[in-house]
Amino acid sequence: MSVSSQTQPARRRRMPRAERENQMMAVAEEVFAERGYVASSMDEIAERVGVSKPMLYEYFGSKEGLLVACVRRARAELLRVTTEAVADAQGPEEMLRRGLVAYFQFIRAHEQSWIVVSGQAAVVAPSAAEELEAARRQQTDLIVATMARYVPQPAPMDLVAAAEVIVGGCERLALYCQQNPDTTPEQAAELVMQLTWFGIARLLPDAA
Amino acid sequence: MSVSSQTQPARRRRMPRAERENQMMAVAEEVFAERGYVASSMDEIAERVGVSKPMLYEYFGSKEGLLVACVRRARAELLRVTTEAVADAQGPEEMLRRGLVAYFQFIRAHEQSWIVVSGQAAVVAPSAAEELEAARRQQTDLIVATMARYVPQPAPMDLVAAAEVIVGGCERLALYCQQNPDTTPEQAAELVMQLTWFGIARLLPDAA
DNA sequence: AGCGTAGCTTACCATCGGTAAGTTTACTTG
DNA sequence: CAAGTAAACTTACCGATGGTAAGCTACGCT
Repeated sequence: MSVSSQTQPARRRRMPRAERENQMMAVAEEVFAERGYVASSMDEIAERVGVSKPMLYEYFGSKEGLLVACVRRARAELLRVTTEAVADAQGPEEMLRRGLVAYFQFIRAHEQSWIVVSGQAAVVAPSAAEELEAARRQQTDLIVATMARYVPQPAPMDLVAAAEVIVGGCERLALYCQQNPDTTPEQAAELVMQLTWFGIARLLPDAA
Repeated sequence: MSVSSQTQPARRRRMPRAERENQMMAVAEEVFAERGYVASSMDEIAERVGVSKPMLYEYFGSKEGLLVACVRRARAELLRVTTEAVADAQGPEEMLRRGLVAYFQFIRAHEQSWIVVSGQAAVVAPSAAEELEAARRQQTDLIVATMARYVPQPAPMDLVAAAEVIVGGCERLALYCQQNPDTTPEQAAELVMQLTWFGIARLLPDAA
């Protein structure tokens, strides 16, 4: 339980920094998800990693820094999968739908870590909350940028606001779906489409 | 700076419990909003209230308990204003619109406390997060209950999910509006209506 | 007047975030 | 293959903070 991902056959202590950092983030996500950010202690995380506390501080600077690193890593991954999803689709409707599916799939795949960690992140005053904010902004930006091709420049303010609503709505819906685990990412995406697509389409000169 | 709201003319020390509790919650909201939950110390809150720390523990049990109490109080108020708003309106469309306006007005009126406190609340493991969850559920329930009058019983699952999306979307949009403070609650509500009303109307047999 | 209890305080503990200073292991390089 | 060196790692500690035990004090009541 404590020694999680040993890359080498026998017990190997020393690890290169990058590898150790990844292991630390994995363990941290686990502990944060279990206990919540406040109740998690750096001592416990260190112990589970199988290393002493100052190593965590060497690599992440602070407890908050560790949380921020976790969120940032997940955020990069989220941006990657959603961007890829909208890339190979033609027409705004299909783009939005695919992006939504990718989003809900991502959440589903990381639910033990992402939702909890992201929820927790709202706590720590500046940096972690900022990081989460950045995650949401990156999603709204993606939506706006995607739609921008089909909309008169500059994008109307309403489109930006609509993107905000969609991102927030998805975040909430994902949480809801967690309690009804038999709903598929496709169903969730379809539901958001049914609810909002007409409202969005009226912002575009003509839908494809 | 330390002695904030003295209810009686001269310096009065002793206060009845209910009054003291309210004062404590007010101060706590202030401090949480300023420093963030983690960085706020019970010592500082106690000092600002002008009372000693064990009083806080006497009345709220723990730091988390204090936060929960703050959220719960705001939550009750939010339920009150939104319920009242939808009460005197006829037809589902007007109900939803009025409810939305009331919501955005509430957020606007409490932005220094509610958004911050609610954001912070996600941190503490069980109870505070639960409380926030309850706040959202109470809003979705209100929407569903309001719409239920116009919809075949039992309310379709889609309606519940749609309510989730709306609540989440509003939460996010409120945050966005905070950065563009010239947007009115009415505008925000209208935007949500424009985006989602058509999608909702199709769930109702026929709109009024 | 006096007495019970709600309101309140002082003084303390344990835990946890964070750090200084030193030790060990692995990799390079002559 | 020694030997140097830098990165990986540890022990031992500090101060602040959440939380508590035990006792004091003023208000209301008979």
